Amino acid sequence: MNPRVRFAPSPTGPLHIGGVRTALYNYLFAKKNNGTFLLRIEDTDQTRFVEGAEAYIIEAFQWLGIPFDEGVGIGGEYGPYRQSERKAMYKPYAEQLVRDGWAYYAFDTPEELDAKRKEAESQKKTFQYDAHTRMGMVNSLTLPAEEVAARLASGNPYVVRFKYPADTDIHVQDLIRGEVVINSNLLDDKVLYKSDGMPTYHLANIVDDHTMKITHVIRGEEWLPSAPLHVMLYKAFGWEAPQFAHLPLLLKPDGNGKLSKRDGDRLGFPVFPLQWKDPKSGETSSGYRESGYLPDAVVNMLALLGWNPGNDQELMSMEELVNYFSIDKISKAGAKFSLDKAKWFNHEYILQKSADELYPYFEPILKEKGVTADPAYVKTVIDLIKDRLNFIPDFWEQACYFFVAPTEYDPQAIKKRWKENMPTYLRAVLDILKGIQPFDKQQAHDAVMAYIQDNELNMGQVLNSLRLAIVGAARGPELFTMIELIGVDEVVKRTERAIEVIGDIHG
RNA sequence: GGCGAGUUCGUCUAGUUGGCCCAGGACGUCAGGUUUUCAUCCUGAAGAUCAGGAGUUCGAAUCUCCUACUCGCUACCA
Repeated sequence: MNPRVRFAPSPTGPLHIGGVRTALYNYLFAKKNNGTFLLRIEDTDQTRFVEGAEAYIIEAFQWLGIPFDEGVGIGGEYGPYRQSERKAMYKPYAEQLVRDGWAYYAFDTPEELDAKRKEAESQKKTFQYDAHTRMGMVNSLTLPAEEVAARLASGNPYVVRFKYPADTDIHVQDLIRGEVVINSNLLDDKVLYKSDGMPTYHLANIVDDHTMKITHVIRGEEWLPSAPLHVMLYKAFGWEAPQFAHLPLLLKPDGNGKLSKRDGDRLGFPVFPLQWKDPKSGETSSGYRESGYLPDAVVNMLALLGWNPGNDQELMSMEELVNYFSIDKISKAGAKFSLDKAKWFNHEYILQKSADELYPYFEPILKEKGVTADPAYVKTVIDLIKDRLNFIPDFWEQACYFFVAPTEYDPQAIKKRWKENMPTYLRAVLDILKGIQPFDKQQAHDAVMAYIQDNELNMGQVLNSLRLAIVGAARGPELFTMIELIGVDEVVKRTERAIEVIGDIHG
């Protein structure tokens, strides 16, 4: 049977990068095994719903190039894929569990439970709604049947809680961690069905995974503690459980905690794929896309945070990732996000791309700077400077002088290169350049070198001063290639201006 | 507090059936080289007594036990 996997986020805000990795692993697993990858939106908590979050999630995966086969926004034969739209189907399942003795109605109010917890806390104990305490609570186990029926009929708010069998070892088989065993006595009777008529994650998750024929549940490690509940639920329903794989967490670069939104802001890298503006607070969080990361670089980097292909290869296309992917190469320990490594990945991907592929990324930058330039010219520039870019926005800093004349000159470079009589020498060089009609790079190079040699000048100083005049700093590609691209007329203008600004230095 | 999971260079990791590992690769760092400059690129170096301890064994990063630390969960949130 071909596997069916899902990514099931809650639309409570922007998609965290850890969630992106979870989705990616699901996707890779599905593609590798000719399976199906679907998107389910788990919006059972109405109080945490955030406007725009679902659209954000879909857009993020579009940008990343991780397509779903089924689900919200696509459709499919197991829909609807939004839990809020499946609301009606959960209640019968909850009632079935009650009928079968796997669950019970509980009428305790949140306030009462809160009081219990506080009371226990004051005695340095913890209150848990479980096999030891449930007979002392207000529920269908302790109330007479008629009263339960009456309460239900009168609309008395209730929840449905799972009733763990006493003292039973529950075995969870995990594809990454092996067998995890826990005794039911330690577990609390989780709420499956809330008083607002919505299922909790646990119920909805199991019902949906089953009805959507999910074969493998690949999710974050934070779900491991509730996995025993889930296997018990499958057992209670008499359903075959899917295979579980609990992924290691993505950690913050410093310290050990889970990577959070604040860490990104604090350490200067995005935690979200796309920029996100919180509709309530108006607060904006940066995204990989807006920070100038390439989507395939992000995917590649994320894939390697907690998994490896079993060889030394690190740069992999999506196709290669799919090809190499295997759950048993996923590591157990959490991985710290590294900005340096992310930077390197992005750099490598920029290098890999052709000027044609890169052009659409840079075109908006030029537009923003008010530059109009021939695309062919821009692409030539891209080829010339792309090996010095880490992120898309670096483009302007590294290539601006191909489009606009410098207005300032790096003082350090002036000090080092711009020596006595430089205006005279530069004007002589300009004359040589002007004399070559039509301009020829090699010819210009040879002629200028000859001039320098004949007059016993310092090559580094003359050439770098010319570079300084053209670029405004001591950097950039090969000098004569730049002159050819920018044009002799412009070079003359820039050099005259540099001479005017910097002047002659004596002594 | 309870329960669970994890622990190899600063970071990501290789190491899955104990010997070829006094632990390999990558990022980062440092030093050279290439370059008229910067970047790229190339070469090299430093960097983990495999969390600690005890045991099993001729032999352990790899098996067992104990300890420590870190993280996760402990809601009518997912």
